[in-house]
Amino acid sequence: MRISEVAAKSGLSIDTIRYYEKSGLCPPIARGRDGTRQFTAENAEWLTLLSSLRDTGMPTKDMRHFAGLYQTGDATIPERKHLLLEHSRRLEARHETINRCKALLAHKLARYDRILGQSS
Amino acid sequence: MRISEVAAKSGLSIDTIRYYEKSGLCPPIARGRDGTRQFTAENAEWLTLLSSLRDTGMPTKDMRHFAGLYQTGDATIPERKHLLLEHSRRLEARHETINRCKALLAHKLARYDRILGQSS
DNA sequence: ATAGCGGGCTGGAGTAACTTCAGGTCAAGG
DNA sequence: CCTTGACCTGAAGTTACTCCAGCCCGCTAT
Repeated sequence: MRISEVAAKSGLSIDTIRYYEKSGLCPPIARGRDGTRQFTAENAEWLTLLSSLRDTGMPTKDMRHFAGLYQTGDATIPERKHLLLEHSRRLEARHETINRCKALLAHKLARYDRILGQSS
Repeated sequence: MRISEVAAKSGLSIDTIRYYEKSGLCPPIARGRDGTRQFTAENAEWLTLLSSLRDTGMPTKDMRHFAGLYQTGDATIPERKHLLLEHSRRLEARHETINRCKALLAHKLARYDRILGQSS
């Protein structure tokens, strides 16, 4: 698969994918004889997961750690599982944060409406 | 109110508060004769709102714009209302992103469990 | 066959939003 | 009087990208 296809699939930008490879967040990608990256389906799936983790706020050092475990092999699955469970908990926290913000916005918007109502 | 109190209240770090003042994200804070910042209750409330908006992913240029409107006065309330409504929609999108990620994590975790179950 | 595309490559500079640091002021306590 | 703690400033450092200049390669229209 070409880099542009993986970008479309994963939601990461082409530059970000190259950056991720350079900084060890994904395994080194095989190259064609012209130097272009040839992504396997597994590569693409991995980057899609990273994209999702990033978008939901996983710190990159965790991502880096996770990537290291992934490249080490199946023996690290218990630890990877632990990391993903931890992230699930972070998702709950984010969910809470969003709800609190929603409530705050509702409060502010109500106040704005009161002010606008008064002046008209 | 002292900066440390506002930091505790708002959830922003002391450094971030100073940075926000310097870059115009909050109105200039009054100073005591020793040069320390003396926050009003309104200042503190504003920073708390900014903290919440930041934590839920409002781009800082929007925050800057919003801050400009705030400092201009009540005439800008309709536009501020519009910005907050827009942010509400972004919150929904984030909510979706989190849910998609949850589903993905559940999928990965199930796969890990299958692998671990097999090998035991 | 050659000129112009489109897509990919690299190394390096630029950016956003903080964060950390060095060095200094001031008020209060022992 | 000296230290401690909270605060100040300007500047440098960090993270995670993002953009850019300059180059290669294969394709296709002339």
